[in-house]
Amino acid sequence: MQYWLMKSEPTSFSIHDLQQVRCEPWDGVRNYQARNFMRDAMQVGDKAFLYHSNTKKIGIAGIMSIASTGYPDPTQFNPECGYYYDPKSTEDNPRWYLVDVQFEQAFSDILLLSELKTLPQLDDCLLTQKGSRLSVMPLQVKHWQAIMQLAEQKGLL
DNA sequence: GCCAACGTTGGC
DNA sequence: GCCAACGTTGGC
Repeated sequence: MQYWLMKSEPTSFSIHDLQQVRCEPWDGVRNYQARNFMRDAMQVGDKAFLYHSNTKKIGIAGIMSIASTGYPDPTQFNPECGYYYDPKSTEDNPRWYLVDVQFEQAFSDILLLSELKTLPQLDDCLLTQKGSRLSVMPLQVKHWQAIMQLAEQKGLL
């Protein structure tokens, strides 16, 4: 089992949106590194934090599980999907992949990035490294555990 | 809204 | 294959 962190801007998709729909195709990722993780590495049952970016309360909002292995993102084939449409991608040779994610738990409040940065265990985590913009990233077990421990300490679980 | 850091594109 | 220009991400 692997651990992940996946970013979303809550104005487009938040933990509360996921709580309502329960399961959601994680479409729209247009970054090769992030795609590779979803296409090649994610397994059903993996756990992932949902991270709210570009918002007032930046940080981890809750927990999801991976509900499918990677499959082609259908929005890339649909000209009506605007920015997500990729005319260079074909159904025979899709460029972009996604996974389905399943709601597990919403934290009672956001575990703030500023608090995460105080954890020495996260010094070598992609999330807290300067300039890292990856929206889908793997976490080491020690990263996951340190974050969960802090969430518990703060009574967010 | 600003801007640093990063990724992608395309001319050469 | 290099690299300048451009577009995007995302914290502040």
